[in-house]
Amino acid sequence: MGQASATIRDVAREASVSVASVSRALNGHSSVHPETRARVVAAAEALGYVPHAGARSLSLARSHAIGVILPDLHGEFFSEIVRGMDREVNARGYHLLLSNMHADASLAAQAMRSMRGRVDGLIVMAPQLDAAGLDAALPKGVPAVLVNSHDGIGRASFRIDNGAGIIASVAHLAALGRRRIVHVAGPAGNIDARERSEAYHAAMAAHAPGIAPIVIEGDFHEQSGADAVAMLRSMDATFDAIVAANDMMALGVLRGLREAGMDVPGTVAVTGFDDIPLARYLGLTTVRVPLAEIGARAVGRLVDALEGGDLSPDTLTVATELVVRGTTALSPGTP
Amino acid sequence: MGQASATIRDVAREASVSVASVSRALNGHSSVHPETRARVVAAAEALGYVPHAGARSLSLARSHAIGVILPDLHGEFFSEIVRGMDREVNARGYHLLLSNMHADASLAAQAMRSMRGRVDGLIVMAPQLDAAGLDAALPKGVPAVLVNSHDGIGRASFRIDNGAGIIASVAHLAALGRRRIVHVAGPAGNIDARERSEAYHAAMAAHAPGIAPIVIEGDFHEQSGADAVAMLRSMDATFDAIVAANDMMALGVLRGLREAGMDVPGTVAVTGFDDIPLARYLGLTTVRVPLAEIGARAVGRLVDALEGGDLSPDTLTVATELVVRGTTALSPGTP
DNA sequence: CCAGCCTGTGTAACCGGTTACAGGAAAGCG
DNA sequence: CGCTTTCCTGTAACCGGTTACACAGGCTGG
Repeated sequence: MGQASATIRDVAREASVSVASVSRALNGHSSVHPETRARVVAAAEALGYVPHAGARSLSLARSHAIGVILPDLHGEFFSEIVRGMDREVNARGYHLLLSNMHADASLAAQAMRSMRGRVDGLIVMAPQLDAAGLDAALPKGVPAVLVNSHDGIGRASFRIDNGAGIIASVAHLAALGRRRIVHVAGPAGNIDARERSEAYHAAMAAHAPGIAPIVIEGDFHEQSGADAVAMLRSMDATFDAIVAANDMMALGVLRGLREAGMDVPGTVAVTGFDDIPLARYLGLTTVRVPLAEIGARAVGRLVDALEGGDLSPDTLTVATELVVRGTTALSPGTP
Repeated sequence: MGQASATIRDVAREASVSVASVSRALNGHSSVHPETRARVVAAAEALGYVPHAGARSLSLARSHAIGVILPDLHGEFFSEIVRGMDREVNARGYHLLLSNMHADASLAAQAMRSMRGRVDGLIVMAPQLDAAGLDAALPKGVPAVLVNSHDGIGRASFRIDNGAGIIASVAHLAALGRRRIVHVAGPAGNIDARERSEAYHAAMAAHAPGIAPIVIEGDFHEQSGADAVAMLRSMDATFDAIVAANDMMALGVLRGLREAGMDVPGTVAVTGFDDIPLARYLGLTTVRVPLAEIGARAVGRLVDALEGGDLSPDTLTVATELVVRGTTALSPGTP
């Protein structure tokens, strides 16, 4: 029925004790007479009493919830990270409050503010915000762990080793004899995109000296990968490899190449970044990022800080690993 | 620094008014003198005041959060549903509190109880719980919408039209001339799995009379699809089509067939269920379920109930659609 | 026999908001 | 000018828990 749930006072009345005793009994305090505890437990059981988490957290100043701010739930990149968080949060007895924040910086600030008093800490993924915007948006009192965001603002954070991943990709392609390597970059302003792009230039200088780097800007979504191929063809560019800044765009690139009748990896080799689950199925050579693990570690670090120690403002860099699959196979046609 | 956030009383002091006026001014009540409102807003701004959502929801008895209970965040099935929810929840000004509940029924009840006082309503996906277990686990006072769960316990719910989907798949295969159709089922106890399995039997009776149906039980994960193929081979079964109860298992089936050197769709045609994003990339014929839309509609219905009307205990059935792709192509080799 | 301690319990303040109700000041009206 | 009405504001109770502090009663020890 629509009857209101029992409160602690109802239980107290039913058990003929004070609310203090009910609270102590149910929270396992030691200074409660066994007989009293039994009466309280029986009364709570009889009334189907469940403590009101909101009231509890107001009084304790702990909600046992952590907020997750992320730009997009689309695609496997963030899903995987959230999955890792969920796993860890479950193990630690916390809850996850999701909030996805669309690109705009003031909306981002808005999203974070709306979490005050709802969560004990924040995990923020905001690759599209610059350092100043991020700093302004973060509420002052709340512990936060940044993931994939501009750091250097004195906050705990995790960063992917973007440079090493791209450099490994380019080196791998160079080892296969490819030199005319194109980069399909992520959106300007995105920190990961920028680092990957810079690494591409550095790697080209090292492995393909004398060859002009070509960068086409995409937006991390699949379609922009296909668009990039179309653009390359309309430019009459010659290329024998494409390094995409993430897997989704690499998939678009593959589609674009297939539609253009260009053989992969025979004519053009392709690499991605992230190693989302899809990549394995499609045989895409890519840079593995332990996404779920990053999520779990971010939660772990935050919860540790909430429970005991303090949050050191270090940036932890997460190693990546090149995973070679069919799209850069040595002999063409080997999928 | 670590200084505590400003409370409404701090703002009141700063603006030299009472807390009541601060509350009224900030919440857009009309009966506040413009001059007072300005002073309050200025003070709030100066102190960086952000209302404490927990306190607010305690007093209003509304948290503007809705809890989502789901069995697993792994795979694209639930990710897609959550994505749809997130979209809708954002539009409606609510938050999403995730909680994934592992198979056990008492843990499920535990998970739901822990949400009392934290959320205004619940969306529950519990295909593995039977009606009694579900009814016992659901807290009494909280409005809830069931998705993909046993219904018939007088709760608002959404169900996928499993029967129609499987029947369409079998009919499609029969139209291609396949008769020896095997079903790789989901885990026993799962309501979707059972309905799909029953529909398979009915469809076989209709489209392949005289042919003994073969069912291999899987667990909805990829590996069990591959295992099913191995089992079929060890049984020396003859078959020319496999209807998997979901896409992940269909992917496993494809892998198993490839490893066994059996041509798809030449020798064996394969269908899945759900149309997760992966299916499109791999050319898997499958039954499309509008996952994101289901999530969004579940949220919509719940929020409508929370804000105004009541929650009618109807079960809404969501239509599916057969999507034909390469794994059941007419001529073999056409991917 | 009484001071002092220990155990178990109750009273009431508090967490940070919202809001019913009361009341003061200014304005309208006869 | 006195009275009602209107507008604005403040006081305090409340949401449902937790817990500092007070205290009653039974023991122990001198």
